Amino acid sequence: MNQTQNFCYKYPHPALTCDCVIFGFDGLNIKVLLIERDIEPYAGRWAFPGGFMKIDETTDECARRELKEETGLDGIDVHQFHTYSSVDRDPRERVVTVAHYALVKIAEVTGGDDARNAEWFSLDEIPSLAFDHDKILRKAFRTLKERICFEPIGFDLLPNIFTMTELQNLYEAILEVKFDRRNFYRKMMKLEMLTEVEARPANTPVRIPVKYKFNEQKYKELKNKGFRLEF
Amino acid sequence: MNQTQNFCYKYPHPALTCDCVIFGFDGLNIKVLLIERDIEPYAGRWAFPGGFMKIDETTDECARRELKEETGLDGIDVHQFHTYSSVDRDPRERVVTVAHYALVKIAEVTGGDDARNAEWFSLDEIPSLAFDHDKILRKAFRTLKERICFEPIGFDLLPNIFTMTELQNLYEAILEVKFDRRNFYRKMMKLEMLTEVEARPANTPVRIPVKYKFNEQKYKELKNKGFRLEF
DNA sequence: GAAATTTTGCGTAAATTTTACGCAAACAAT
DNA sequence: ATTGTTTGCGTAAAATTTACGCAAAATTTC
Repeated sequence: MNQTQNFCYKYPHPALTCDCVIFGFDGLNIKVLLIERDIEPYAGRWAFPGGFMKIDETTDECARRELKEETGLDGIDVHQFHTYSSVDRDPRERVVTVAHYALVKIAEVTGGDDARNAEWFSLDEIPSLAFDHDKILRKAFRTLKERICFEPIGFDLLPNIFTMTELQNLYEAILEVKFDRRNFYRKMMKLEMLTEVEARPANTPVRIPVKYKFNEQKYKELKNKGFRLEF
Repeated sequence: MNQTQNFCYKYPHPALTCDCVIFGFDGLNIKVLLIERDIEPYAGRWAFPGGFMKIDETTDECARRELKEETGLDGIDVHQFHTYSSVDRDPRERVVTVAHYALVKIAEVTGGDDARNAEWFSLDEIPSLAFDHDKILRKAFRTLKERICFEPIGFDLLPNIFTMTELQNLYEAILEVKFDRRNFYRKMMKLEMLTEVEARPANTPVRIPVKYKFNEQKYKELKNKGFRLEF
């Protein structure tokens, strides 16, 4: 059973892994991308994409590599949010994991390219997860909630072009509250981070909503003076 | 040179360390507790207390243990804020470090109990630090800034009993802004997290300020409905 | 020791922001 | 045709924030 173990140290070292909590938005609910494990431990259980860090890569690089290998998602920005180190969190050996979250435009994900069985789950229908991934998911979502008022991260979850109602649905899904439509509109526009696209001709029907896109240029200006969204 | 290396793995494992950014407050400025390294690498340079994680402890436990061993500070709450994993951040071997911050009442610290040379530095007179500790310090302070509006962490930096002016000085030091004294007072009192102590007799001189203490009971009630300090 | 300065507590008017709605146009469903 | 829904525009009232004034009394300065 003991195969070649060529990497030796004077003191014991833990193994280091990275995990990715991938959030998406289907227009109404926040979704999480999970992978069905095909090997022990926890074979058959759902878990986050992730895996062991190579010795010549950073944790961010590891997270992105594993994400690509296991889901096909390439070039995704990952955001580290917590490191988990309970001594018994992995039955095989001592494993410390650096947890990341990332936001993807769900429509652009070509569902489960790879061999692996990947699936989107709504937050209220998450199955029992492998390892301590339930705990990790709760903190990931809490982090998302906290950050959305300081960073316009929501735009990574929406299509490039969206309506105000879609944006509001997203904020309501993340913050788990309801807003007044008219007040939400005003609050968003005041930030000056949105640009109207294809400005509709003067007398377009009212029912066809104005479409917006995220104005990255303006956002960069705002970031310097520290923007903050109040709800 | 190659001593007994009894801990062998099939794949290379990084070493894992914990570091502690210890903040204090001297009534006017935020201070950081540093330790002068006496061994290579970076012998003679200042660094955070910290060290290698044992295989049967969590990162939090490691941080607290190292803090006690190197500074004598015992039973301090540490808060993990980021994990650093650049491949060349330690010249000896691949070392990943989990960085923590902690807040202490500076007056209660019996300066440098141990053999180690420990010293408090103001943020604007920090020497060049070992490893990537400059970068770690910047993020630690940024984290402190962000969290002080959501958690009453400031009280861990003050004596148990303090005046409103002392509290204001602390917030101004952390947030790097100035507040109007009267508005700050109102804002703080509205939170109902402060209790007047030794309520002064009716006609006490005006110049002897009212003393307050942090009301932990009230805070716990507030925390549930999600308190937030606006500045 | 007298005068000037600083610190604290209390108060308030004006400006700003938030909240909670109303209304009409136009499209969809029945 | 009628009913209900969605969107855009608007506004009055309530709440909050901001920017100060003032007096008492302790400390500092001369």
